[in-house]
Parts: sequence; C-alpha cells; structure tokens
Amino acid sequence: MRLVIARCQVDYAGRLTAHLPPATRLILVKADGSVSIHADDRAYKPLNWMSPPCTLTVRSPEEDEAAVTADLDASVAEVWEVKGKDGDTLQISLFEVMHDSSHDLGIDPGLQKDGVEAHLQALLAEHPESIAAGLTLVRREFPTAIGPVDLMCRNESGAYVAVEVKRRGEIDGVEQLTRYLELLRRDPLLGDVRGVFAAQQIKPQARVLAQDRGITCVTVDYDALRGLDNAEDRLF
Amino acid sequence: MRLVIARCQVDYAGRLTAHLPPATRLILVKADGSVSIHADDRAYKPLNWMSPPCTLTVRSPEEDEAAVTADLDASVAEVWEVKGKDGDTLQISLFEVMHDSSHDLGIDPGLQKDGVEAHLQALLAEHPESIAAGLTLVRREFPTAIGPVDLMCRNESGAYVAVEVKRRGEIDGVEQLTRYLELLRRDPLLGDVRGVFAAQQIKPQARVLAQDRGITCVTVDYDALRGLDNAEDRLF
DNA sequence: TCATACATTTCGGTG
DNA sequence: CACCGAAGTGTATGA
Repeated sequence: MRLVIARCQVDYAGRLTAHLPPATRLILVKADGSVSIHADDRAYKPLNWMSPPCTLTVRSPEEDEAAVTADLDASVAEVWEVKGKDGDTLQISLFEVMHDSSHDLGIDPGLQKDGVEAHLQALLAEHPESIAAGLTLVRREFPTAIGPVDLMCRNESGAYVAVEVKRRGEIDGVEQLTRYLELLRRDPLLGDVRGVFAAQQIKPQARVLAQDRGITCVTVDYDALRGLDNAEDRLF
Repeated sequence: MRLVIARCQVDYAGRLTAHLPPATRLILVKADGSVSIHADDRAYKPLNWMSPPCTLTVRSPEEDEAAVTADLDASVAEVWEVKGKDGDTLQISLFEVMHDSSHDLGIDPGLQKDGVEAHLQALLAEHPESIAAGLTLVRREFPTAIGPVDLMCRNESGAYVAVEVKRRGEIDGVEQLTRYLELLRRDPLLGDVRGVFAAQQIKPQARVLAQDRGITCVTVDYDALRGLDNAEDRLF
C-alpha cells in the first residue's frame, strides 16, 4: 500500500463527470491497483476512487500536452492517470507531495460477521412459533417466479403463510412481500396465502402500508431468539 | 489526518458484531474523529469503520482488564476504543506499529458533479418530445400527497402523462410510479393519467412489471440529449 | 429531527 | 456474466 499526501486536483470521467479543485488530500494506492482519494473527513466514502481492475500510469506533465493547462503547468509535478475496465478514467494532477510511503501489508484474513438478515432468517426458521403461535415451517427460500420467499409456513388451520424477513422493515419490504403474495395466490394448490412481515424494527409507514394490504406485522427480538437458540444448545 | 500502519485486531459491536483477526492494516483517523481500517485491496469500502460523530480513547492494555485476553496481553501495545453515537463500539488492539504520521489537510472544497439524475431530468424537461412524440411539459416536480412526480406532461390528445425519470430503471422505480399513478388517477380534474418510465437503462424485470401495469418504458440516450442541448446552445 | 430517494453505490449470492 | 437483493449501507434534500 502506498500512502501519498499531496496537494492535488482530480478529474473523473466515467459514469459521471466529476472534478476536485486543488487541495491537500490523501491518495491511497493499494496492492490490487485500486486508487482512492480521501479528504480529512468521512470514514466510509472516499472523495473519488477507481475500483479494481485498473491501471495507474505516472508521467511528468510535459509528456502530455492535453494535461497541461496554462494555469497549472508551472506547478504540476506529476500527472497520474488511472484507467478502469469500463473505459472510465481518473486523472490526478499532483502539485506538491508532502508525504509518500509504501508498506507491505500482505493479504487480509477478512471480516467475520454475525447478526445479518441470514442469521435472523435461520433463527426464525428454527422457531417459527415465535412469529405466530402454531406456525410451522414448510421451507426456507420458497421459490416463486420472481424470487424466493424467505419463509413459507402453515398456520394452525393449515393455511399457507408467506413470511418476509427483514432486519429493518421499510416500505420496499412490504412491496416485495405484496408481489410474492400476488403470485402465490394465483396458485390454486396453495389456496389462500396469508402474509407476515417480520423485522426487528418496522417503520410506521411500512406498518400502515402492510395493514392496508392485510399483511400482519411482527417485530422480532433478535437477542431473545439468540437466547432461545443458546438455551436449546444447552438443553440438548 | 493520522495514518497508522499496524498489526492489529479489530472488534465491532453495534448493528452487528464483526471481528477482524490480527493482521497488518492501515488505520485512518480523520480530523472529524472518524476512524477507518483498510486492507491492501478495495478502493471504496474499508474493512471496518466508525462514522462521525464518534470519540477515540487510547489506553495501554493493562488499564482495562476486559480488553486483555490470555493470548494477546503479552504483545498488545495499545487498545483504541472508538464509541459511536448509537452506542456502537470499535475496539482496535494494536500489536506492532510500523508507521505513524499526522498531516494537516484543511477543509476540502468538495466534489463537483455532473451527469446525475437531476441533470437527466432537466434535459428531459427541456426536450419532452424525446420521451414521446407530441409530449409537452406541464411542470417538473409535480406535487402529490406522497411526493413529487419527476415530470408531468400532456400528450397530443391532451391526456396527462406522469413521467418517472431514473438513471437506471429498476423495480422500485416502477413501484414508485405506480403509487403516484394510483393517487393521480383519484383526482377527477386530471382524468386518465398515463405513466411513462424513462431511464438510461431499464432492467428486464422492471420492464416486465411496468408492462404488466400498463406503464410505457422509454430508454433515454443521455449523451444524445446532451448533444441536443449543446447543438441548441450553438444555434441560438 | 425524521423520512425519502440517490449513489461512479459496493458487495455477495445465484442461475 | 447477468440479475437481484442486502448493506453496520452513506449521503443529500426536503418536510
């Protein structure tokens, strides 16, 4: 990884056209060839970047007439041109370099995650009764023409119940479930299909929309479910 | 901005739980207090991060028993604890520091963009006939109870046409337009309202859904529109 | 402050 | 390779 602190100007042309006026910034050149430009704020998003695969070409400004403008040519030390795979380009004009160091980091073992929707879905699949009393699982990822329903269940009276699982319940989740229900209800083998929208938190607007469409909302306690799981582990 | 290259282990607890095993990485501490951890690949996304506002506390490992594990205590040099506003925490255990430098960057003038949806909408507003022959603009951002319709037009026979503009046409865009149309059609003053989904690219699934709902799909050539605009500039 | 829509979204999964 | 959906999404804008 190469770290460069420099006064620079950046021009991007690709899916959009963007320009960064001259200022001092951090330029990161990583081992995979990717380049990103960071200001002194925002942890997550760089000001500008080029995703791999891409190639970086460094040249002095006089090598390329086009890169030399009347205002800038006197002070430009180097011009970096980064070309992406879709023909997009990032041109970095460096005026003054304050810092430049390279470091060998090696490959990263990577991030281990827990608590995402997949886990929530797995826990609910193991404990469908926590969604509604008497509910039993038919299968996870129940296939439809427009994609799989998270959980297909049956209630005490044998009716099918399609469950959409979300960490945060918002309008688009209700729309998604609505589309599934529309399709499922066309299948005469399934008969009437109920809809349940299960999430850790459900936004008021999503709740109203769901209610309007006859979809039941269930808020799920992830920690309690995990506890249930742990308790089970201990018991059996 | 502070740049630290160090062998470190990272643990995040917040909306999810995540863990980074010991490895050499770049740790960025920015002027706004934000912290991000980068591996030697991926331009855009850090391995882990804490968005501002947040506070960084540095301490030697013996100050906090909880942070000291049997496996690690011998080699841990420092433990950084970053607390976010929602009570989420990022704990960085540093084993060995290879580089540590600080740089004053000042505030950034920021990115200047062109080519986003707003511009596309503006161009289409100036050239509604490029959406469909005979179309004339009534107004941009036509207000409804659930939000503004991008473009409200009328066709040759005087019927209202609601146009949803997207750079990339996907299912949620069709859903959005559907909601608008549902509302607009309740207004007796407007009469029948047609729907047009205009985008640079329209995904097949979105196209199918739109067709099913009687919404017309139009793919827009952004460069041609911009050319039309430039040509106009030259002519008048 | 909250809700919504956009993003050069990025990123991972599946067909 | 495409499409599709999730993300600790982040970010800007308007109510």
